[in-house]
Amino acid sequence: MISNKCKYAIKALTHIARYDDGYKAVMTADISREQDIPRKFLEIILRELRNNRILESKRGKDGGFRLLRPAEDISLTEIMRIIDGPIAMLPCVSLNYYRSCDECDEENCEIKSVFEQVRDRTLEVLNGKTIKSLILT
Amino acid sequence: MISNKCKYAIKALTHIARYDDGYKAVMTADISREQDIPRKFLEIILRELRNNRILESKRGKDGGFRLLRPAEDISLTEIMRIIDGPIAMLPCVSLNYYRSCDECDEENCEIKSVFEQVRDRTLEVLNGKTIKSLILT
DNA sequence: AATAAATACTATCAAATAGATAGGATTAAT
DNA sequence: ATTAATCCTATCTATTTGATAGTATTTATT
Repeated sequence: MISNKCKYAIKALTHIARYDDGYKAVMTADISREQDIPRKFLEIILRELRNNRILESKRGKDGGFRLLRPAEDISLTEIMRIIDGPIAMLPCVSLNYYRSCDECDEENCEIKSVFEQVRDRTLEVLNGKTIKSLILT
Repeated sequence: MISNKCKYAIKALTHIARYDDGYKAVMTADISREQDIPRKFLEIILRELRNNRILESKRGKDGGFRLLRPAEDISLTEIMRIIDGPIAMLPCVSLNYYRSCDECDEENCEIKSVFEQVRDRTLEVLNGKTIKSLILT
């Protein structure tokens, strides 16, 4: 399962991508109201996306958030990794968050290859999806 | 990510499948030692698998656990659902643990179809895997 | 009948994570 | 100055994860 936080992040980004006219920034309060996401929680999420160079923010009156890159250059996997961490089902098959398993001999692990296959099939779907492709659906 | 508990469950089952000679039951202590799984935690897992009709147990001296069905009839998805619950990444696309999302209009959800695809690709891999197929790898 | 050795059961616990909320500091447009 | 936005720090509660302890019960063997 992805976390609520991650789902909120994706929905916030699609909202921003849709409403960003290249001029006015999109405000937290608007996203919160229209996507039904708790406001203070959303603030944290948007700041985290800004810290990871997905968004840029403008403070003060008429402030808000804008995509730092075109929506077609922001992949779902990137967002999911920022918010939730690894996508793989086992730490030892994660491409971006690899950790070895304490108790198993990785060379002879029986379950590793299964979860490598799951990872590859999952990424085949997710790698192709961007914020842009989501809002066209 | 699957939980450690689930990884332990799968490893315990492959261990039992390999050592079960149809006569003597396999003891918790042996599995614990050879698979390096904390013993008391393993007890809980094995009991849970027994309660879900994956294993049968024998108490007392010379007791232990045996597969209740042939290893080729126990799928990975069944074990994962028993121990960790849903396999899908969103509650609203789960086949066995469906729950609607509070905050979204499911008809018009932008992200649902992506995670349906992920679910389908994942199940394509996992549905084919059984305890039997794991120990032959 | 006693003993040894196994699972069954109940209770508990510590750490991490999820999912937020509160309140004030800072910034910027008017 | 005022208003309205993000930024930041701290805090909180509930749940889940990953276990451990101790006792009860069952069964094979002697």
